[in-house]
Amino acid sequence: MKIAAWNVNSLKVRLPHVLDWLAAQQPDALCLQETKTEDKGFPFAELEAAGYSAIHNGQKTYNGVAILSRHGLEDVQRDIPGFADEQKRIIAATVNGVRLVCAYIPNGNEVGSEKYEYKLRWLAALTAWLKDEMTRHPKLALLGDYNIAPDDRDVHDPVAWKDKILCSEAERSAFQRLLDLGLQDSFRLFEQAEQSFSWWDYRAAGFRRNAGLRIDHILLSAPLAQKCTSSTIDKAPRKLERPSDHAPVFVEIAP
DNA sequence: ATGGCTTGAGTGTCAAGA
Repeated sequence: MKIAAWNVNSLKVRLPHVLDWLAAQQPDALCLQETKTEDKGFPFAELEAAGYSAIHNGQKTYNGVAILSRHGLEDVQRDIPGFADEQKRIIAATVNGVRLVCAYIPNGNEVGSEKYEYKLRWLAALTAWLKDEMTRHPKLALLGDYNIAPDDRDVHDPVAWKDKILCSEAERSAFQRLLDLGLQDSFRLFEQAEQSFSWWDYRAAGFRRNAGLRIDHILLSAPLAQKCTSSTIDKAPRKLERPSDHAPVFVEIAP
């Protein structure tokens, strides 16, 4: 089973890239973040024609998450239960017996800001919910844009980014608390090239200079991690005209 | 120190991203 996550930074703009990537990579499921549209603007028909059913938790202009699947989607859940939130950042469903939780974790803007406090509250609510969710679904994957670089290895310039947003101690501790639930960072199950990143700033030629961060992750519960055979960041779509600033990431899980 | 670029909204220019 091949499962993937991609922050597309507007699905309307990026639909051609998504369709090309689905055709090339043939994932069983793809989790999208930042669709930036309401359901009425979501390209259900085009995805269906490509062989994918889809569920969406959308909103106008900002955020918006979706899961695409070639094998149907069961037990659909939108948002974090019991956490009051206007922003559409979570959608979950079961595909082939695997619970997929698609997350667009808040950016946080600046350490100490109101948005930063929201990010930390949001992460605490996510963690509490997942603890419960994992008892119901032992085979669980948390995929998406975490807006956290877990380690200095995941940062092109750790000195410049020290204690900055995406790299602060509190954010990294929140990431660790997700791992403490029994989730594993699939990317670090395997030997990886140094300076591997999943996001590069549009500005100042970030991609050309590989001035990036690894902030898009696929965390796997133990039964999935044991069967995981690869975890990959696909930089190819970042090289296209009008790319998303994020690359898709994917894992392969043996039967 | 700041902005660099992209998107959506909406038609002038700003918020938000990371």
